[in-house]
Parts: sequence; C-alpha cells; structure tokens
Amino acid sequence: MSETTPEKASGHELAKAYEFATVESKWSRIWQEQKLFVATMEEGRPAFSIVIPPPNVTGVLHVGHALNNTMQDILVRCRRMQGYNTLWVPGTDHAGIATQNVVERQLAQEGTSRHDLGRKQFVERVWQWKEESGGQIIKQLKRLGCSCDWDRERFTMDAGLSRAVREVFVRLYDEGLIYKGDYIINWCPRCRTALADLEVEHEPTDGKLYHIRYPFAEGNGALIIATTRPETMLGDTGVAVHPADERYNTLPGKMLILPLTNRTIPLVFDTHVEREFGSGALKVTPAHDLNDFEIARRHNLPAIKVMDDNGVMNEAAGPYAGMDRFACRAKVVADLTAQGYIDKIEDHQHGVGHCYRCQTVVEPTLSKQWFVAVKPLAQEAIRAVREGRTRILPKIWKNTYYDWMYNIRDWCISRQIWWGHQIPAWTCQGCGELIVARDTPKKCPKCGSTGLTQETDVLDTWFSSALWPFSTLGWPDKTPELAMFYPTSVLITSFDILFFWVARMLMMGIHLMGEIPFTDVYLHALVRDQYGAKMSKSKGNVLDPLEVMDKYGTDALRFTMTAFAAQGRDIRLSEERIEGYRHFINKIWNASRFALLHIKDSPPPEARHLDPDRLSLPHRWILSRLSATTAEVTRTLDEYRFNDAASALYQFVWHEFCDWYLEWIKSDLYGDDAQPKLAARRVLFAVLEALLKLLHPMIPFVTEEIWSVLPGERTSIMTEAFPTIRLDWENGLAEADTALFIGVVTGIRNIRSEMMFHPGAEIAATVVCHDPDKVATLEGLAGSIRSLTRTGDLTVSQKGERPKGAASYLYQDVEIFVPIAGLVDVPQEIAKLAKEQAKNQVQFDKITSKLGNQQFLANAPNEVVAKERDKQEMYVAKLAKIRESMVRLREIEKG
RNA sequence: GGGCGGAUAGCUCAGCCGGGAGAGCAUCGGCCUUACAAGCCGAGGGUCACAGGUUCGAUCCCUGUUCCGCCCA
Repeated sequence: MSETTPEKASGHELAKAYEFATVESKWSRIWQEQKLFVATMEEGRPAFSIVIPPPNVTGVLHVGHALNNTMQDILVRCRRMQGYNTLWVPGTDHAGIATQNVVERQLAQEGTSRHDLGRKQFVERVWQWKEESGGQIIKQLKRLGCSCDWDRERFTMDAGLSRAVREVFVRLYDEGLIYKGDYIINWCPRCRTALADLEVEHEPTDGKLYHIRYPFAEGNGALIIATTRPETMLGDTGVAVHPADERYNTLPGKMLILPLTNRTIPLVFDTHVEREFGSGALKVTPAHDLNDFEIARRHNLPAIKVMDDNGVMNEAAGPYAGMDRFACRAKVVADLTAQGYIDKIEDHQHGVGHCYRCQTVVEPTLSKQWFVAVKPLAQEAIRAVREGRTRILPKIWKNTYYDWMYNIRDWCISRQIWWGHQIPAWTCQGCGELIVARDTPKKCPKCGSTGLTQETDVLDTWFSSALWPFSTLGWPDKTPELAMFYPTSVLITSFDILFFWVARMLMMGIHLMGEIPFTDVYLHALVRDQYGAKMSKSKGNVLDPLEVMDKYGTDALRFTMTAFAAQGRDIRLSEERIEGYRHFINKIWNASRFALLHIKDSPPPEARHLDPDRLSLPHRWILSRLSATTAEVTRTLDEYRFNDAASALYQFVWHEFCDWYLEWIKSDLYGDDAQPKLAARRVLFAVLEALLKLLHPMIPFVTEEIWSVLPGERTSIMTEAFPTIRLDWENGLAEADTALFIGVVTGIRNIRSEMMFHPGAEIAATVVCHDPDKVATLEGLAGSIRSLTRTGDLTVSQKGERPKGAASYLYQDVEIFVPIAGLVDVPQEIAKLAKEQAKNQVQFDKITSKLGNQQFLANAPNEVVAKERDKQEMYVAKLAKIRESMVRLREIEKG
C-alpha cells in the first residue's frame, strides 16, 4: 500500500464541523475497495481470528448487534494494527423457522400458502427472498464499520456449509450419536414443528388448578388428582402416587375409572411423584407430558395421543374430537362439573411453555424425531473448560455452563419445516431400510430397490451454527485457513445464547476437529432501554442503531457501546449518552483542527527520536501520560475491559491532551522563540498521531479522516502499527510537577471565580510554600501559570505572609493569595477557612489515631504506614497554614 | 422449587489483591478567551440497601434480611 487515497483533502485542513455522513460513506467504500479487511496469511506472524455470531438472515441491526460487533471490530482492528494475521469471518444464519415464517406471511398476503406451492417451489421462493431482501444486516454491519473479510462471507445454507452439515450428520449417525426415536418433544401447533427444549420459553401464567375425582373401579370412594391441563386427561392411562405416601399405601393394585371416558386405568407407585403437590396423586398422560412419559415407561403404561399436529383433539378424544385444545379444556371442565367429578378449582400460577419464535403455547407431544445423544459430547466440552483450554469470561458464567452441561438432555434436531438442511436419510420403499449417506443414494444397498424416499424433516438451525467456527474455514477439507485460524482466538457473544450456541459449538468443535473451537469466550450483556426493560418493537422502546447513526454518527454509537461494555448483565442505553459521546468525537475533531494549524508545514516526526530529557515539562508530561494511556488501553483490551479502555482514552484525550497540554503549549506555539516552537510542533504532532491510532479501533471513521489529512504521505491508519508502551517516556517526576502546576492554576482560577473577577481581568497572585523544591518548580513555571490564569504579577516564595485584603486558596501545602483591594469579605473568608479547617481536622484526627494504634503499626504493610505518615505531615502543614491565615484575618477584622 | 446477578451522587454506572468514595450525563454560577457554545472556567452533591460478624482497618470478605432482575425446573 503506497498510494495515497484519492479523496485526500487538500492543504491539510479540516472542515470546521465534522460531517460524519460523508466521511463515513467515503471510508466504508475505500476500505472495501482497497481490500483492507482481507485476511493476511503471512508466515511468521501470529494469528488472530474471530467468527461473527451469524445474525439471522431475516434480521435487521439492533443495538445488541451494534454492541457485539463493535467489540469484535475493536479487537480485530487492534490486532491487525499489532501485526497479526487477522481474520474476521462474517455471515448469516438461515434461521429456519423465522425465515419460513416471513415467507409464509408473504404468501398469505398473496392469498396462497406453502402447501399450495409445494415444497420445491416454496424453498425456491425462500431462496429468492433471501437473495432479494435477506442479509440486509450485512450492509448494516458494513455501515457500522465492521472490518470483516467480506470476501469470505458465509451462509449456513451455502454449498460448503451444507456439505459440512451432511458430513457431521453422517459421522455422528455412524457413531451412534444421532438416532431416531419416539419421545416426548415440544410441539408448536402453529409452526407445526418440534422444538428443542431450549426453544421453549417458560412464562409465569395465571391459570387454574383443577381437582378432579377419579372413582375407584370397585367399591366406593375416589382419588383426587390435580391438574392444570384437564383436557389431557382424555389421554390418561394411569394414576401415580408416591410409594411412601401413607394416604395411599393401602391401595396396591387398585383400578380407577377415568371420568368422561369410562376407561379403567391402574394406580401405580412411583417415587417421582411430588407428595406435596395437590392431593399427592398424579394423573399419568404419557403422550402429552415428559414426566408422565417416563413414569409410564417404568410401569409399562400405554400412551394415547389425543391431539393432532394443529393442537386439535383427535379421534382418541372420543366426543371431543375436532375441538381445539383450549375449547376442549372448557368443555371437559363443564362436563366434569355437570357430572360431579370436580372437587374444586383453584387459582394457580404456573410456568407455561411458549414457542420462542411465535409465542404459541407449546404442547408436549409424543413424536418420532431425530436426536443427538449429547452426553458424551458434553463431557468433553466440560473438560475443555475445566482444564482451561477454553476460558469462559466473565467467569461467573462458568457455573451456569457446567450446570447446564451436566444436566443436558438429548437434543431434538428434526424440524417439520421446509426451509433448512433436509436430513440426509432415506427409507427404502422395498425393504424399509434406513439409509444415512453423504450423497443422495441411487438404490437401496440392502435390497437394491430404487424406491427411496428422503426424510422430509430439516435440521435445527443451531445444528449448522454449531459447526460455524470450522465449517466457515472450509471443513471438511484441510484448508490453509483451518491450519492458520483454527482454533479461533475469541468468541464474542451475548450470554443469552450460551446454551443455544456456545456450548454446542464447543461440543461439535471438540468432537469433530479434536480441538476446541475458540480459546476465549467473552459473554457480554444485553442492551436494555433506559428503564432496564428489554427492548422490543411491541413496547416501542427500541433504539434503532441505524437512526442513531444517522443522527449522531457511527463513531458516536461505537464509542458509546465501548464505554458501556462493562461486564455485567445488562446495559441501559439512552439517547443522551450517545449524544454525550458525539461531543467527544467532535472534541477530537476540533483538537485535530487546532493541531493542524500548527503542524501543517511540519514533516511527520519520528516518535522514536523524541528525547524527553531535552523537552520542557508539558512535553515530558504528555509523553509520560501517552505511554501510561497506551499501557492501560493495551492491558484493558487484552482483558476485554472495553469500557476501561474507552474511559482511559476519553480521560487522556479530553482532560489531559485538550484541557491541559494544548493550552499549556499555546504560548510556545504562538511565541516567537523558534526552538520551543519547533519542539512543541513535533511533540504535538507525535502525540496526535499516537492518540488517533489508539482511538482508531473504537472510532475508525473520524480517526481515518483526520489521519488522511495529516502532513506526509499517508496510507490508511488501519495499516499503521498500534502504539506500544514507552517506558523511557514514563516520568513520575514530570507527572508530580504537573500535578503541582495544575493544583496552583486551579487554585488561582478558583479564587477568580469565587471572587467574581471578570475572566478578562488581569490579577496579581502570591504563592507561598515552605518546600524549596516546589518553589523552584513553580518559579520555573511562572510564565505558564500566568498565561493560564491571566495573572500579571506572580510572586512565588518560600516564606511569605498573607497579604492584607487577599482571598486565599490552599492546595496541599501551597498557599495561594490573590489581593482584592477592599473587596475581601473578611468574615466570609474566615468562615470559608473555618470550614476548610474543620474538614482537614477530621482527616488529620483520623490519621493521627490510626498512627497511634499499635495494632495498625504492627499489622499494616510498611508502605501503607508510610503513606499515612506522609498524609499526616501534609495535614499538619495545611492546618498550620489555615491557622496562620485565620490569625491574620482576625487582626484585619479587629482593624 | 433450585441457581445466578444487582442495590454506590438526581440519572446511568465504574471501583483490581481490604488501606484517603470515582466517571459520564444532569444541576448551579461565570464566560462567545483567536481548535471547539457539540465549547471553556469554577462549584455543589454520597449513612456505598439494612442488620450483624471477621479484621488494626470493610463499599470490598462472611452470615442474615429486604427489594429488583435473570436463568433453569
């Protein structure tokens, strides 16, 4: 890269206001045209890789994506600048149910349906939709500035990934880890598909608890069972009680009559019955409840399905056949009441499962489905985390991960929809043989029949996402990409898909690659609105990142996200915060404009050759701060403490570089003295370059724009080396001297402000300090102090008395006086000092009693004790000064 | 029912291995000072939820309580 960018502004000037819109679109285009995001694969360089958590192809960018991808981009841009071979793989997820729903809604509007179209045409139609309107989010990620290698964009249904899916399916089937079986699964009657346990959301719902009388088949009396779903009783094949329950232990072998059906069902004893719930007797509906299914298995009870795939009662429900499940519930209750079987009905709150895609109440149903036996895979995945081969961060999530992994149940992976990877299994019409194969078989290997029908179900979308870290790198082929970039360096995602995705990637990666898919997992918070509510369109509290970018600029959004990325559970975002950080972007812009006024004729400095020993205090200080800030940014980013990195930079740029350094060196920059002027220009230039580079990963657009107009031949700032720590620049003495300087300047300004001097008015000031070193330092800085405080006469001395009629300020042991002829309100000054005295006395007493405590002296570390002694000394000096001043003031008061 | 997290300035949140309570925003006062009013200068504001305990010393560690949020069943 040696060419300069064609859009380079002329004359090294920046527009008066930062116009983010044009700048952002310009750089987005140039970065992509120049292929600056394309992964490098050079020998001898360390590798850094991330796979993007693939957003749904139906998705549009929301603030969660903005947060997630900003974090990834920061790391990727930073590592790229640090010289790593860097790859960030982008892509989208086919989102089976969600996408199918979108297209089905379209069809409904056109007055047709997927069934009218047929499977083949429907799937074509979905592809068409995907090509035309899917993947909007990719454009939006580009707008966010994400430096993904866009040439490697993947889709979970593309040819390569589909091949990987088939390969995995066949391998796991051959290993006996995938099987087909009858089992209770969660059924969504609206989507008409099975769901995995994870895809069911339990919501507390107000319902009723129905206590129903089941009469004994022989003799009088009845058992009372309690249920929240009375309609399922039509499928009851038994009643269970706990074997140790004294209420029922005299009843072995009894039969009961199931009301409304007159079926006779047995009473069984099972230790899984909760004795405290209801009457302690449980109706057993094996075809519509997971626990009942397991009880039934233990007692050989049959299963009767009473509902069809639409949630409508079937023939087995007898007279209730054809009724919707909820209508049936009402009718069953009415009939039971009429026939005297209802004991009582109570209000009851319980968790009801809803489909995570459409919120329909899920029905547990007995069904033939495909499953992954995940237990053996989970064991390996647990071990990888236990042994620290994969780190889960923040570590509070480790236990959640273990809990889930230890209690994991087989994963239902078949879905009765059309959009997805059709299961590579065929049934022979001739002999009934089940064939699972990578390539579509021509004939049955057993009987030779060509009458093969493929399984109609498709796989859970998460099955393909679980392969993402290696399928996107070309697996099952052995590619150079896999060799260089697998395992990936870090996965950054939100904690809510720890189970859905992270855990499954770990299982699949370890099993199929023999190696973990990523060394770090960083789980970040969910973004909520300013009141802590989850953002949702129905609540209308959505902050649309696209609107935010239009209004405040992408960098403002990105910096806000970075500043908010603290490790925690949620982030409350409000527009004011974004606005606040837009000001920061603007501040950088303006500071750069100022710098450019002074460096526009300068050649870029060789930072390496800056020798702090030959520079004056402001330069020694800012270089020291620059190195410290570089260290802080580097360290915090290594630890994923994005917010700390952001605040370190915010503090440095605004409050150190702008507020102090720039103001401080103005006298040199505007002065006539050539040597200090040149030094100021060189250091200013070097520091500006460094801070732009430090900021670039967080706010790429504004930094690139400014970079491009700096003097000298410029290529993209992206290709520059990230600043490194300069221990030779770090200078504790310069920092201490500057703290003193700032303390004194602030003191004088404080008096000016308190005494209501006009900001333009010139004043005189006297600074008194017993410490000769400090006096010497301050004398050397007198010129700067005067110009930053508009002071004409400034006296610095080791000994001095409080001038008559002067306002005062105390910075540590430094006394500052500003004479105010006749303006000083003596009683008010005395009151001020009294307050100050009280405050300091409290601190002094605290320290003194601490130092008088033998236990403290014996137990506290020496450095803590020494620190306390220093503080005590400082307070002694400070209190002496206050007393002295008060004496003088009292004398004046008396006249 | 089991588990996890949170409670710190008006708001949103930092606060590492226990050693003088911080930031941003908001507020108040003064300024269009030649990079920036999207700015500058100055100021005020906290019983670190509550009650115990450990310790020379607790916002921090331990126990309990209250409230809020989340996950799993």
